[in-house]
Amino acid sequence: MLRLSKLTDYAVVVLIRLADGDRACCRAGFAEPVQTSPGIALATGVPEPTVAKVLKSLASANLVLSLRGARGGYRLARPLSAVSVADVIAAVDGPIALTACVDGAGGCDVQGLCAVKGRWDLVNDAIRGALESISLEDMRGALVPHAFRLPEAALPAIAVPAAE
Amino acid sequence: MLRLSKLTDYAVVVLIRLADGDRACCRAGFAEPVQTSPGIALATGVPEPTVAKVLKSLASANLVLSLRGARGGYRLARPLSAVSVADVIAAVDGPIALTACVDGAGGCDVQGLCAVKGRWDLVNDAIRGALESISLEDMRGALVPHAFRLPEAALPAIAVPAAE
DNA sequence: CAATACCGGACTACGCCGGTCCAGTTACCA
DNA sequence: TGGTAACTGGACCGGCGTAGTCCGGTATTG
Repeated sequence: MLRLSKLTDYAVVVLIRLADGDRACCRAGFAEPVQTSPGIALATGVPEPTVAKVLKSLASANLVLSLRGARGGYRLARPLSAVSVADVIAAVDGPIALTACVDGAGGCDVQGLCAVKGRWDLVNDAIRGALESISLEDMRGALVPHAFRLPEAALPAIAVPAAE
Repeated sequence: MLRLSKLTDYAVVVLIRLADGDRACCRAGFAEPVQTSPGIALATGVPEPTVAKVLKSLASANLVLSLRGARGGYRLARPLSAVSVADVIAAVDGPIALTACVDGAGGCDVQGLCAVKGRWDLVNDAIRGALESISLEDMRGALVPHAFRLPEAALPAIAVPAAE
Protein backbone atom coordinates (compact mmCIF):
# COMPACT_ATOMS: atom_id res chain seq x y z
CA MET A 1 0.00 0.00 0.00
CA LEU A 2 3.02 2.19 0.01
CA ARG A 3 2.40 3.24 3.52
CA LEU A 4 3.57 6.52 4.89
CA SER A 5 4.12 6.56 8.63
CA LYS A 6 1.61 8.41 10.71
CA LEU A 7 4.42 10.32 12.34
CA THR A 8 5.12 11.99 9.05
CA ASP A 9 1.54 13.06 8.84
CA TYR A 10 1.79 14.59 12.27
CA ALA A 11 5.01 16.30 11.30
CA VAL A 12 3.29 18.08 8.46
CA VAL A 13 0.48 19.18 10.72
CA VAL A 14 2.92 20.43 13.29
CA LEU A 15 5.03 22.31 10.79
CA ILE A 16 2.05 24.05 9.30
CA ARG A 17 0.84 24.90 12.75
CA LEU A 18 4.28 26.28 13.45
CA ALA A 19 4.07 28.49 10.41
CA ASP A 20 0.60 29.79 11.07
CA GLY A 21 1.29 30.32 14.74
CA ASP A 22 4.34 32.36 14.00
CA ARG A 23 2.34 35.39 13.21
CA ALA A 24 -0.96 34.78 14.88
CA CYS A 25 -0.67 33.22 18.26
CA CYS A 26 1.36 32.36 21.25
CA ARG A 27 4.32 34.61 21.48
CA ALA A 28 4.10 36.46 18.26
CA GLY A 29 5.58 39.90 18.54
CA PHE A 30 8.28 38.80 20.88
CA ALA A 31 11.86 38.79 19.82
CA GLU A 32 11.66 35.03 19.46
CA PRO A 33 8.29 33.86 18.19
CA VAL A 34 8.52 30.31 19.42
CA GLN A 35 5.91 27.73 20.25
CA THR A 36 6.13 25.00 22.85
CA SER A 37 5.30 21.36 22.34
CA PRO A 38 2.39 21.50 24.80
CA GLY A 39 1.01 24.49 22.98
CA ILE A 40 1.21 22.81 19.60
CA ALA A 41 -0.31 19.67 21.03
CA LEU A 42 -3.20 21.68 22.32
CA ALA A 43 -3.73 23.41 19.02
CA THR A 44 -3.48 20.34 16.82
CA GLY A 45 -5.06 17.71 19.02
CA VAL A 46 -2.04 15.47 18.69
CA PRO A 47 -0.88 13.92 21.99
CA GLU A 48 1.82 16.01 23.54
CA PRO A 49 4.52 13.31 23.86
CA THR A 50 4.05 12.51 20.21
CA VAL A 51 4.37 16.14 19.27
CA ALA A 52 7.57 16.34 21.26
CA LYS A 53 8.92 13.28 19.50
CA VAL A 54 8.13 14.65 16.10
CA LEU A 55 9.64 17.98 16.95
CA LYS A 56 12.82 16.32 18.08
CA SER A 57 13.16 14.55 14.77
CA LEU A 58 12.49 17.75 12.90
CA ALA A 59 15.06 19.59 14.99
CA SER A 60 17.67 16.94 14.26
CA ALA A 61 17.04 17.43 10.58
CA ASN A 62 17.31 21.19 10.97
CA LEU A 63 13.80 21.77 9.75
CA VAL A 64 12.99 23.61 12.97
CA LEU A 65 15.11 25.55 15.40
CA SER A 66 14.86 24.99 19.13
CA LEU A 67 15.39 27.27 22.07
CA ARG A 68 15.99 25.57 25.36
CA GLY A 69 15.12 26.72 28.83
CA ALA A 70 12.17 28.60 30.16
CA ARG A 71 10.38 30.62 27.50
CA GLY A 72 11.92 28.26 25.02
CA GLY A 73 10.22 26.47 22.18
CA TYR A 74 10.41 25.73 18.49
CA ARG A 75 10.54 27.89 15.43
CA LEU A 76 10.61 27.16 11.73
CA ALA A 77 14.07 27.17 10.26
CA ARG A 78 12.77 27.82 6.76
CA PRO A 79 9.54 29.06 5.27
CA LEU A 80 7.09 26.32 4.33
CA SER A 81 7.68 26.97 0.68
CA ALA A 82 11.28 25.90 1.14
CA VAL A 83 10.38 22.61 2.80
CA SER A 84 9.43 19.71 0.57
CA VAL A 85 7.44 16.67 1.55
CA ALA A 86 10.56 14.66 0.87
CA ASP A 87 12.38 16.66 3.53
CA VAL A 88 9.77 15.84 6.11
CA ILE A 89 9.69 12.18 5.27
CA ALA A 90 13.44 11.95 5.39
CA ALA A 91 13.49 13.69 8.75
CA VAL A 92 10.86 11.52 10.40
CA ASP A 93 11.08 8.21 8.61
CA GLY A 94 14.63 8.13 7.47
CA PRO A 95 15.95 8.10 3.94
CA ILE A 96 13.46 7.52 1.18
CA ALA A 97 13.83 4.02 -0.17
CA LEU A 98 11.19 1.57 -1.16
CA THR A 99 12.94 -1.70 -0.58
CA ALA A 100 15.68 -3.13 1.52
CA CYS A 101 17.41 -4.09 -1.68
CA VAL A 102 18.49 -0.57 -2.51
CA ASP A 103 20.79 0.02 0.38
CA GLY A 104 24.09 -1.65 -0.08
CA ALA A 105 23.59 -3.81 2.96
CA GLY A 106 23.43 -7.39 1.77
CA GLY A 107 19.88 -7.96 2.82
CA CYS A 108 18.85 -9.67 -0.36
CA ASP A 109 19.54 -13.35 -0.07
CA VAL A 110 18.82 -14.19 -3.66
CA GLN A 111 20.94 -11.48 -5.19
CA GLY A 112 22.48 -13.79 -7.66
CA LEU A 113 19.13 -14.50 -9.21
CA CYS A 114 17.39 -11.20 -8.64
CA ALA A 115 16.41 -9.93 -12.04
CA VAL A 116 15.56 -6.44 -10.95
CA LYS A 117 18.43 -5.65 -8.66
CA GLY A 118 19.22 -2.01 -8.92
CA ARG A 119 16.18 -1.29 -11.00
CA TRP A 120 14.13 -0.08 -8.08
CA ASP A 121 16.46 2.86 -8.15
CA LEU A 122 14.53 4.03 -11.15
CA VAL A 123 11.32 3.95 -9.17
CA ASN A 124 12.95 5.44 -6.13
CA ASP A 125 14.22 8.38 -8.11
CA ALA A 126 10.85 8.96 -9.67
CA ILE A 127 9.13 9.01 -6.31
CA ARG A 128 11.78 11.13 -4.75
CA GLY A 129 11.36 13.61 -7.54
CA ALA A 130 7.63 13.70 -7.07
CA LEU A 131 8.01 14.21 -3.36
CA GLU A 132 10.59 16.94 -3.72
CA SER A 133 8.42 18.86 -6.10
CA ILE A 134 5.73 19.39 -3.50
CA SER A 135 6.29 21.89 -0.71
CA LEU A 136 4.40 22.19 2.52
CA GLU A 137 3.13 25.48 1.23
CA ASP A 138 1.41 23.49 -1.49
CA MET A 139 -0.16 21.23 1.08
CA ARG A 140 -1.41 24.01 3.28
CA GLY A 141 -3.55 25.35 0.49
CA ALA A 142 -7.01 26.64 1.06
CA LEU A 143 -8.57 23.58 2.50
CA VAL A 144 -9.61 24.07 6.08
CA PRO A 145 -13.32 24.48 6.44
CA HIS A 146 -13.13 26.19 9.80
CA ALA A 147 -11.25 26.87 12.95
CA PHE A 148 -7.77 26.87 11.64
CA ARG A 149 -7.68 29.83 9.40
CA LEU A 150 -6.62 33.37 10.15
CA PRO A 151 -8.52 36.41 8.97
CA GLU A 152 -5.54 37.72 7.16
CA ALA A 153 -5.41 36.83 3.51
CA ALA A 154 -1.67 36.57 3.68
CA LEU A 155 -1.88 33.05 2.39
CA PRO A 156 -1.60 33.27 -1.36
CA ALA A 157 -3.54 30.57 -3.07
CA ILE A 158 -0.71 28.45 -4.27
CA ALA A 159 -0.86 27.04 -7.73
CA VAL A 160 -2.70 23.80 -7.22
CA PRO A 161 -3.23 22.10 -10.57
CA ALA A 162 -6.80 21.13 -11.06
CA ALA A 163 -7.91 20.69 -7.51
CA GLU A 164 -11.47 19.99 -6.51
CA MET B 1 10.79 5.19 5.02
CA LEU B 2 8.03 4.86 2.50
CA ARG B 3 8.26 1.15 2.57
CA LEU B 4 7.23 -0.98 -0.29
CA SER B 5 6.21 -4.47 0.67
CA LYS B 6 8.62 -7.22 -0.15
CA LEU B 7 5.84 -9.11 -1.83
CA THR B 8 5.73 -6.44 -4.49
CA ASP B 9 9.41 -6.89 -5.09
CA TYR B 10 8.87 -10.59 -5.55
CA ALA B 11 6.00 -9.91 -7.86
CA VAL B 12 8.22 -7.91 -10.18
CA VAL B 13 10.84 -10.63 -10.16
CA VAL B 14 8.23 -13.24 -10.92
CA LEU B 15 6.65 -11.25 -13.71
CA ILE B 16 9.95 -10.63 -15.40
CA ARG B 17 10.80 -14.27 -15.02
CA LEU B 18 7.48 -15.08 -16.58
CA ALA B 19 8.29 -12.89 -19.55
CA ASP B 20 11.78 -14.22 -20.08
CA GLY B 21 10.72 -17.78 -19.62
CA ASP B 22 8.05 -17.45 -22.22
CA ARG B 23 10.54 -17.67 -24.97
CA ALA B 24 13.50 -19.34 -23.41
CA CYS B 25 12.53 -22.14 -21.15
CA CYS B 26 10.01 -24.55 -19.83
CA ARG B 27 7.28 -25.17 -22.29
CA ALA B 28 8.10 -22.70 -24.96
CA GLY B 29 6.91 -23.87 -28.31
CA PHE B 30 3.86 -25.46 -26.91
CA ALA B 31 0.47 -24.07 -27.61
CA GLU B 32 0.36 -22.65 -24.12
CA PRO B 33 3.76 -21.50 -22.91
CA VAL B 34 2.98 -21.54 -19.23
CA GLN B 35 5.20 -21.78 -16.20
CA THR B 36 4.39 -23.39 -12.89
CA SER B 37 4.90 -21.88 -9.47
CA PRO B 38 7.46 -24.50 -8.48
CA GLY B 39 9.35 -23.81 -11.65
CA ILE B 40 9.41 -20.08 -11.09
CA ALA B 41 10.38 -20.59 -7.48
CA LEU B 42 13.29 -22.69 -8.57
CA ALA B 43 14.42 -20.17 -11.13
CA THR B 44 14.12 -17.11 -8.95
CA GLY B 45 15.13 -18.48 -5.60
CA VAL B 46 11.96 -17.25 -3.99
CA PRO B 47 10.26 -19.80 -1.72
CA GLU B 48 7.61 -21.70 -3.60
CA PRO B 49 4.65 -20.94 -1.30
CA THR B 50 5.48 -17.27 -1.57
CA VAL B 51 5.64 -17.46 -5.31
CA ALA B 52 2.25 -19.14 -5.33
CA LYS B 53 0.83 -16.44 -3.12
CA VAL B 54 2.16 -13.68 -5.32
CA LEU B 55 0.90 -15.39 -8.43
CA LYS B 56 -2.54 -15.68 -6.93
CA SER B 57 -2.65 -11.96 -6.28
CA LEU B 58 -1.44 -11.24 -9.77
CA ALA B 59 -4.03 -13.56 -11.23
CA SER B 60 -6.79 -11.85 -9.29
CA ALA B 61 -5.67 -8.55 -10.74
CA ASN B 62 -5.60 -10.04 -14.22
CA LEU B 63 -1.94 -9.35 -14.66
CA VAL B 64 -1.33 -13.03 -15.36
CA LEU B 65 -3.52 -15.74 -16.77
CA SER B 66 -3.80 -19.10 -15.09
CA LEU B 67 -4.43 -22.55 -16.45
CA ARG B 68 -5.57 -25.08 -13.95
CA GLY B 69 -5.03 -28.76 -13.88
CA ALA B 70 -2.07 -30.86 -14.83
CA ARG B 71 0.26 -29.17 -17.30
CA GLY B 72 -1.25 -25.95 -16.10
CA GLY B 73 0.58 -22.85 -15.02
CA TYR B 74 0.76 -19.13 -15.40
CA ARG B 75 1.22 -16.87 -18.36
CA LEU B 76 1.53 -13.13 -18.77
CA ALA B 77 -1.74 -11.44 -19.67
CA ARG B 78 0.05 -8.44 -21.12
CA PRO B 79 3.55 -7.71 -22.31
CA LEU B 80 5.80 -6.20 -19.69
CA SER B 81 5.76 -2.88 -21.45
CA ALA B 82 2.03 -2.67 -20.77
CA VAL B 83 2.38 -3.31 -17.06
CA SER B 84 3.31 -0.41 -14.85
CA VAL B 85 4.85 -0.58 -11.42
CA ALA B 86 1.66 0.96 -10.13
CA ASP B 87 -0.27 -2.01 -11.49
CA VAL B 88 1.90 -4.44 -9.60
CA ILE B 89 1.72 -2.52 -6.37
CA ALA B 90 -2.02 -2.23 -6.63
CA ALA B 91 -2.32 -5.95 -7.29
CA VAL B 92 -0.16 -7.08 -4.40
CA ASP B 93 -0.46 -4.34 -1.82
CA GLY B 94 -3.84 -2.90 -2.58
CA PRO B 95 -4.67 0.59 -3.71
CA ILE B 96 -1.90 3.13 -3.66
CA ALA B 97 -2.40 5.52 -0.79
CA LEU B 98 0.11 6.93 1.60
CA THR B 99 -2.02 7.55 4.63
CA ALA B 100 -5.15 6.27 6.24
CA CYS B 101 -6.49 9.79 6.02
CA VAL B 102 -7.17 9.62 2.32
CA ASP B 103 -9.79 6.94 2.34
CA GLY B 104 -13.12 8.22 3.48
CA ALA B 105 -13.16 5.91 6.47
CA GLY B 106 -13.14 8.10 9.54
CA GLY B 107 -9.84 6.94 10.82
CA CYS B 108 -8.53 10.37 11.60
CA ASP B 109 -9.57 11.29 15.11
CA VAL B 110 -8.49 14.90 14.93
CA GLN B 111 -10.15 15.67 11.65
CA GLY B 112 -11.57 18.91 12.94
CA LEU B 113 -8.13 20.27 13.54
CA CYS B 114 -6.19 18.53 10.83
CA ALA B 115 -4.66 21.25 8.74
CA VAL B 116 -3.69 19.08 5.84
CA LYS B 117 -6.77 16.96 5.43
CA GLY B 118 -7.20 16.15 1.82
CA ARG B 119 -3.90 17.60 0.84
CA TRP B 120 -2.11 14.31 0.83
CA ASP B 121 -4.13 13.69 -2.27
CA LEU B 122 -1.73 15.99 -4.02
CA VAL B 123 1.17 13.82 -2.95
CA ASN B 124 -0.69 10.63 -3.70
CA ASP B 125 -1.40 11.73 -7.21
CA ALA B 126 2.18 12.74 -7.79
CA ILE B 127 3.44 9.37 -6.65
CA ARG B 128 0.82 7.48 -8.55
CA GLY B 129 1.84 9.35 -11.66
CA ALA B 130 5.47 8.54 -11.12
CA LEU B 131 4.67 4.90 -10.59
CA GLU B 132 2.44 4.64 -13.61
CA SER B 133 5.08 6.11 -15.84
CA ILE B 134 7.45 3.21 -15.23
CA SER B 135 6.78 -0.13 -16.85
CA LEU B 136 8.27 -3.45 -15.96
CA GLU B 137 10.00 -3.37 -19.28
CA ASP B 138 11.84 -0.31 -18.01
CA MET B 139 12.84 -2.19 -14.91
CA ARG B 140 14.09 -5.18 -16.75
CA GLY B 141 16.34 -3.00 -18.84
CA ALA B 142 19.82 -4.09 -19.61
CA LEU B 143 20.95 -4.38 -16.08
CA VAL B 144 22.00 -7.91 -15.41
CA PRO B 145 25.66 -8.29 -16.13
CA HIS B 146 25.34 -11.95 -17.01
CA ALA B 147 23.53 -13.61 -14.19
CA PHE B 148 20.17 -14.07 -15.77
CA ARG B 149 21.04 -14.83 -19.35
CA LEU B 150 20.11 -18.44 -18.78
CA PRO B 151 23.37 -20.04 -19.75
CA GLU B 152 23.80 -22.95 -17.39
CA ALA B 153 22.77 -24.32 -14.06
CA ALA B 154 19.49 -22.57 -13.45
CA LEU B 155 17.68 -23.20 -16.67
CA PRO B 156 17.90 -26.94 -17.21
CA ALA B 157 16.60 -27.37 -13.69
CA ILE B 158 13.41 -25.53 -14.39
CA ALA B 159 12.97 -27.08 -17.79
CA VAL B 160 12.48 -30.35 -16.03
CA PRO B 161 10.63 -29.76 -12.80
CA ALA B 162 10.99 -33.42 -11.98
CA ALA B 163 14.70 -32.77 -11.44
CA GLU B 164 13.83 -31.36 -8.07
C1' DC C 1 17.28 28.83 43.28
C1' DA C 2 13.21 27.12 41.24
C1' DA C 3 10.46 26.51 37.31
C1' DT C 4 10.10 25.67 32.47
C1' DA C 5 11.05 23.29 28.37
C1' DC C 6 14.10 20.99 25.17
C1' DC C 7 17.23 16.64 24.66
C1' DG C 8 18.25 11.96 24.10
C1' DG C 9 17.62 7.92 25.25
C1' DA C 10 15.00 3.32 26.41
C1' DC C 11 10.89 0.72 26.85
C1' DT C 12 6.43 -1.53 25.85
C1' DA C 13 2.24 -2.90 23.21
C1' DC C 14 -0.20 -3.26 19.15
C1' DG C 15 -0.84 -4.16 14.25
C1' DC C 16 0.65 -5.66 9.95
C1' DC C 17 3.48 -8.22 6.83
C1' DG C 18 5.98 -12.25 5.43
C1' DG C 19 5.73 -16.89 5.07
C1' DT C 20 3.56 -21.48 5.49
C1' DC C 21 0.15 -24.92 5.18
C1' DC C 22 -4.16 -27.27 4.16
C1' DA C 23 -8.48 -28.81 1.84
C1' DG C 24 -10.79 -28.29 -2.40
C1' DT C 25 -11.17 -28.06 -7.48
C1' DT C 26 -9.84 -28.54 -12.21
C1' DA C 27 -7.72 -30.55 -16.13
C1' DC C 28 -4.56 -33.67 -18.45
C1' DC C 29 -2.83 -38.39 -19.20
C1' DA C 30 -2.35 -43.23 -18.91
C1' DT D 1 -11.99 -43.93 -15.69
C1' DG D 2 -8.82 -43.10 -12.13
C1' DG D 3 -4.59 -40.91 -10.78
C1' DT D 4 -1.81 -37.00 -10.68
C1' DA D 5 -0.29 -32.32 -11.24
C1' DA D 6 -1.30 -27.79 -10.50
C1' DC D 7 -4.12 -23.72 -9.39
C1' DT D 8 -7.56 -21.69 -5.66
C1' DG D 9 -9.03 -19.88 -1.54
C1' DG D 10 -8.76 -19.74 2.96
C1' DA D 11 -6.70 -19.91 7.79
C1' DC D 12 -2.76 -19.72 10.66
C1' DC D 13 1.41 -18.11 13.16
C1' DG D 14 5.78 -15.72 14.18
C1' DG D 15 8.68 -11.56 13.71
C1' DC D 16 9.33 -6.84 13.06
C1' DG D 17 8.41 -2.17 12.93
C1' DT D 18 5.70 1.60 14.35
C1' DA D 19 3.13 4.35 17.78
C1' DG D 20 3.07 6.05 21.95
C1' DT D 21 5.01 6.82 26.60
C1' DC D 22 8.27 7.92 30.07
C1' DC D 23 12.46 9.30 32.54
C1' DG D 24 16.80 11.53 33.77
C1' DG D 25 19.54 15.30 32.16
C1' DT D 26 20.58 20.07 30.75
C1' DA D 27 19.93 24.84 29.69
C1' DT D 28 17.71 29.21 30.31
C1' DT D 29 14.82 32.55 32.55
C1' DG D 30 12.96 35.22 36.35
